[in-house]
Amino acid sequence: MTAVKKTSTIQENKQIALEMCPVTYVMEKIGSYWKPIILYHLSTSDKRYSEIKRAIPAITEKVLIQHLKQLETDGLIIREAKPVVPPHVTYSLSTSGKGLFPVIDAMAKWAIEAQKGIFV
Amino acid sequence: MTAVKKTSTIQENKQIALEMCPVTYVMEKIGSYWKPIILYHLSTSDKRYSEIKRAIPAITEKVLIQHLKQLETDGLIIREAKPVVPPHVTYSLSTSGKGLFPVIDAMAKWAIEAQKGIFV
DNA sequence: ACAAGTACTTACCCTAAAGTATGTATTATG
DNA sequence: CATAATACATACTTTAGGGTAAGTACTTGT
Repeated sequence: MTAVKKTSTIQENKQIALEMCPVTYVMEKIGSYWKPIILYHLSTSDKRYSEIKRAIPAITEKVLIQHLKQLETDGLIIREAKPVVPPHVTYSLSTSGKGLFPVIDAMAKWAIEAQKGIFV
Repeated sequence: MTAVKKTSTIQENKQIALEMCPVTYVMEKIGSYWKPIILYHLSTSDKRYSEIKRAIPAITEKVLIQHLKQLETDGLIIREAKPVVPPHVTYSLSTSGKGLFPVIDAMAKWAIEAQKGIFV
């Protein structure tokens, strides 16, 4: 284990937070604006790179691929590339990623209810 | 369907995304690293400002209060201040905030399972 | 008189994330 | 020979969020 630098108080505290609060762990994995949105689109069906792009017009290609790589690294999604030209790459949820179904579902339900004004 | 303008900006595209993807709506409300963590701590019990602070040592006061204000503005939490000295301020989930229980719960469950290595 | 306690506020700085724009590989097709 | 199609890569700039540190208000306790 690498020694923690004196100056990294916040990192130390984050470690403590991780042990104390499960949600912190989730945030380390999908705690960004785009990741849950990407996961949502993959939760409805496996998709090619270009399909995700079309599904989320507001995201730039740089950011999209960046997040896809991170999600893959974190074991939440699986990338499958067919060695053809033009390239054919499909992304899908891994077992772990599928474990997030309840989270995504709950989000979607809340959003629909909130937009209907149910909580007013 | 509205035609997409060539010049369409990211804000416009975000608007479209909002209509197409419920999760986008959720992200507009709680799409940051800290907000779900704050909501988690409020979901276990109403808390004073200082209690939240202690529960999340990694967050700075500036950022904490910033997010609390935003969450209040967005109608997810309720701030109640007793006019005493020293101040006594309590934060709690609103009806809308409580509607996020399933999301928070699902996150916590996933985190626990993921940390146990269930998804490997 | 001074510190302690609570819940902030404010000014300044810094970095990580995001945006812009352009380039790359490969091959079938006109 | 040029173009189209797909899935990226990369260099550069900008911005928003977050971090640091210090200050404020008001009263009780020593």
